[in-house]
Amino acid sequence: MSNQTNISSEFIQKAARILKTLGHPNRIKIVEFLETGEKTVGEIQQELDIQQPIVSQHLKVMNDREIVTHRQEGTHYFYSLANNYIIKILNSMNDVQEKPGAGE
Amino acid sequence: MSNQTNISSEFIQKAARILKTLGHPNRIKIVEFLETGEKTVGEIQQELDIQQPIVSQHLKVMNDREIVTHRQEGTHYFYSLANNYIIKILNSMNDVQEKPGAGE
DNA sequence: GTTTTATATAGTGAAATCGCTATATTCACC
DNA sequence: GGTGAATATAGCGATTTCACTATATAAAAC
Repeated sequence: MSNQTNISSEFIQKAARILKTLGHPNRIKIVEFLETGEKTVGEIQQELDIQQPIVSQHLKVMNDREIVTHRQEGTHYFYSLANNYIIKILNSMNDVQEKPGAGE
Repeated sequence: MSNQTNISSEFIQKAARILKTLGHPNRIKIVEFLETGEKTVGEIQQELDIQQPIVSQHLKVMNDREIVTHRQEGTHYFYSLANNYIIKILNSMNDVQEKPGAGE
């Protein structure tokens, strides 16, 4: 084999895609909000105070990337987190706010 | 009060920026490689088997985003991880490879 | 069956990203 | 001071991302 580290190229591709997708303020907010349970598009829209098509856009992207999933009930669409690890990733971000050099 | 979740907007901005920056296969590889200690640009280039300017580009971006840092010694530039939490983030990605539905 | 509500989808333009090629900078060595 | 090695920087075109406006769809209510 060649000289690559090879922590599984496939895994890295997938991880990169997820990280990139989560790398947007509104998408982080949506995921944080969904952590408290499934929500409709309207609820998300109210919570984030942004336009409806933008919410739907983000949800569609995250749906395609298997970050969220949804079920339909009449005219309402209930979105929820598709995987447990999504929250783990965001939780791992908590250290980001710590001041560098602050006692640990 | 307003209707924002406000898990600190500033934090979310910063988190989004870091996630987005890490959301690239080669940058993940670089970070994984740097986990084993500081490395020169040439070493990274060899490890990833990509062109030198591309490596420098990624390093510059990650340097600006405070993901890596570097020191110079003669004509060599040694890069290393700027923060401990970067590794924590990547470690949290491990669950991504688990098959969905696999026992939890 | 017409209107309203909830949501998706299409289209668009501006901005950001990415890999590439070419070149500049800086140090080491002769 | 000229040459080579290590790395940074500049410029470019293709692709992607993003927010926006406008419109479509489909269920609900009347």
